[in-house]
Amino acid sequence: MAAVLPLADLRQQDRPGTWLNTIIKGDCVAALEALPDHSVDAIFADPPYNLQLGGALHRPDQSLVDAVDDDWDQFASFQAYDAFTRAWLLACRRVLKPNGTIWVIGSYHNIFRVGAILQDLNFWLLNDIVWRKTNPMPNFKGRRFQNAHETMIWASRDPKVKSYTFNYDALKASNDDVQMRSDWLFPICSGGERLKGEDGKKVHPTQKPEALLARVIMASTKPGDVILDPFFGTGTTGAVAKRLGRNFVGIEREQDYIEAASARIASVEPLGKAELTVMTGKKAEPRVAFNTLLESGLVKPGQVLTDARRRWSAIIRADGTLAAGGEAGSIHRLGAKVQGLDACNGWTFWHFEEGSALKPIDELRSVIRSGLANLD
Amino acid sequence: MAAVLPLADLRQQDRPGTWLNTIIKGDCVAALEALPDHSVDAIFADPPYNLQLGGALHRPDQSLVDAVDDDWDQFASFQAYDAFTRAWLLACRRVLKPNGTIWVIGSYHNIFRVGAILQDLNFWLLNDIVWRKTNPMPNFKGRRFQNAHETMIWASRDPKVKSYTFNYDALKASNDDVQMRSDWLFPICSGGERLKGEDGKKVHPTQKPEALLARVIMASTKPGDVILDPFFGTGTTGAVAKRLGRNFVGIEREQDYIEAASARIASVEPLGKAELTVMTGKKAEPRVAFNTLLESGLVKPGQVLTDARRRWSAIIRADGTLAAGGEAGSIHRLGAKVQGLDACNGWTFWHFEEGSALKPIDELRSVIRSGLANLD
DNA sequence: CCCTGGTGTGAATCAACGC
DNA sequence: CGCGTTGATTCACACCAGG
Repeated sequence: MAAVLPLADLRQQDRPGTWLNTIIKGDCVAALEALPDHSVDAIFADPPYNLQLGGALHRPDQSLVDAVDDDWDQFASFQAYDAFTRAWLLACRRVLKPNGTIWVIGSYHNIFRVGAILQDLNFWLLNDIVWRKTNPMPNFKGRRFQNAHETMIWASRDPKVKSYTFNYDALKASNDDVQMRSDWLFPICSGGERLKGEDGKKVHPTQKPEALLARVIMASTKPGDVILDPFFGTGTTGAVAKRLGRNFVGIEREQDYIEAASARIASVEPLGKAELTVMTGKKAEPRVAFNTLLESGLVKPGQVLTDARRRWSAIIRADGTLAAGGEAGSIHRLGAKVQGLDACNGWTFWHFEEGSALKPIDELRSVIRSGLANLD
Repeated sequence: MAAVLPLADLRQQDRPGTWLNTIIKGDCVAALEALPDHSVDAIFADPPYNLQLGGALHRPDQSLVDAVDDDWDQFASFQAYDAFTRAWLLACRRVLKPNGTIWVIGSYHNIFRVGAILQDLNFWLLNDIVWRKTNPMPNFKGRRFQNAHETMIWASRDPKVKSYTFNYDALKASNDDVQMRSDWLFPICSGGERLKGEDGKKVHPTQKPEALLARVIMASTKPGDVILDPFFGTGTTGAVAKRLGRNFVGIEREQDYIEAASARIASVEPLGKAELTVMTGKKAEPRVAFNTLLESGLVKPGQVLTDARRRWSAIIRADGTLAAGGEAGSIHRLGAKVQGLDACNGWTFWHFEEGSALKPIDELRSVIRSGLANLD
């Protein structure tokens, strides 16, 4: 069984870190407030959706909001939902690392309020993602379109911090080499994946499919990261996180859900390290300066470089710059200058001659990176 | 030319009804306030999105992206945008008939604020509709998911009034006899439909496709109804309304847009009564990417794939890439790499073991497709 | 006539590092 | 923190020129 941590125990901070891979039992906001600053890499939140059914709704002070149905109270209930949303999002913000991101899923009943509040709290929206359901519930009365999707918002904690995790190259490679779009297609959670009680009834009304969580986690976290789910339910986030070699923290109030989640996560077998390696692109590779090519003898002062069609040529100088037609500069600056552009990637623009073929000097960098060149 | 009605003329209410099928020139809220109570059946609104763009964006080939940086899309703050949104929505509310509905289209930049304000003003959300673009602009820097959709909210004026128009049966009949879903697939507006000036440049930066408006209008209005568009632009709403035998009212401030819209609408030929029964859209075979197999459990991380003769093998990783001999990549890239080729169709090259037989992974795609046959 | 290859472009909140 | 430098990065169509 995955460990369950009563909130009272968490508050005794004599054993920091013991909350990793546990389910904290208690109120969402109170539990969040007991966690340290900047302690999680990502958050996935599946907050309560439905205002009309008068499900238990708590104010930030944890008092219960009365269920209501007349006009005035309808307004009041939006207000209450907003206050509740602001409270848990604010608490999430503190717990999130500066370069962390948050996912929130919802339907048209609540997602617009969530999105606006995220913006108000200075989260920076990165995408809205549409989960298209292959098998949504039909609209029985024929008075609306079939509600066939839910919406997720992906946001970074801080507009200025650009270093959030996004495994772009892996997503693209897994998607037939085209970049991943904002509309995703998955079946709803059913069949063997759907947790059922002894009575055969579903344990949780809105259990999310593991495939959805898998894509979320693979896209926006790295192995070893910590993922927090403040509305843990039956622990889909925890189960997928464990399987994918991530750490989780869950917060949940209901004992039934905690027990189901705990048993479920315990039975998950994590994947091995090799299977979990995330594919990265050029950006992740160590930088190799043009000077290094020169110093290792892969190119030589006086050597001539050209573009792929031999329209322009330039000579390599001993200081690691290029010169052409009275102009000089870095491989990038000179490449831009000869073409009359603002910018240019000199590594792919400039070519050297090998036999009768022209090859981009970028290929010489891989020689350096592979360690075959003679460097001190 | 469709008639243009200066706002000052509209205010002289000696000739009621003369605003039907005209473009009112003037400020959106002021013009709305000059229209009578309960005078339109439906509203389609494409308000400014408040994009908040940073600096210039270049494509990988260094060409500049023609961004939406028009004055009308600039707002000082979320607060200013909210005030603007509240003002025009409130004005719309008065003009709408009690059983009327409103459509608002937007992106993640603004749609959450619009949705929350609609709820605050006591509109009743009926659906959120996702317009999936077949040909969206890519994400050039690889820092987010490709933003491949926009969102429309469909709401009724009054929660208690259930008699709004929804042509459920016509939609279903036009959709291969299954009910219309909340996710719609259309190309962006381009080619001959896109209005161009004498300079060959697009007249309006955000012209919407007629197919989108056609489905909106066919779904939620009846022939002879009045449809208002408070941000008329180049008049897509008016053109489609006229073609479909509905009346329109447009509100627009910019003279250039008014002139283009006016000429455009004048050239529209209304359909006869018989043709006003709905048109059907095409269904494409869904593309199934490798990660779909993984996410659906048809293949698993750690599983080994080989070519048909077992000369090469590779291991499936959790991120949807293959790895072999220190190399990794998509099924296509790695297939090419192990064979020393430039390209390879990974779907037919890589095989999995079933019993003692090897089968191409392409066969697994048909399993997926058979469950998705009714999808766009 | 068709086919191919090159070019242009669309509501975009689109980088990271070192000094 | 600001600023300059390095150098990574795109998908589906429409249209046109040329064979």
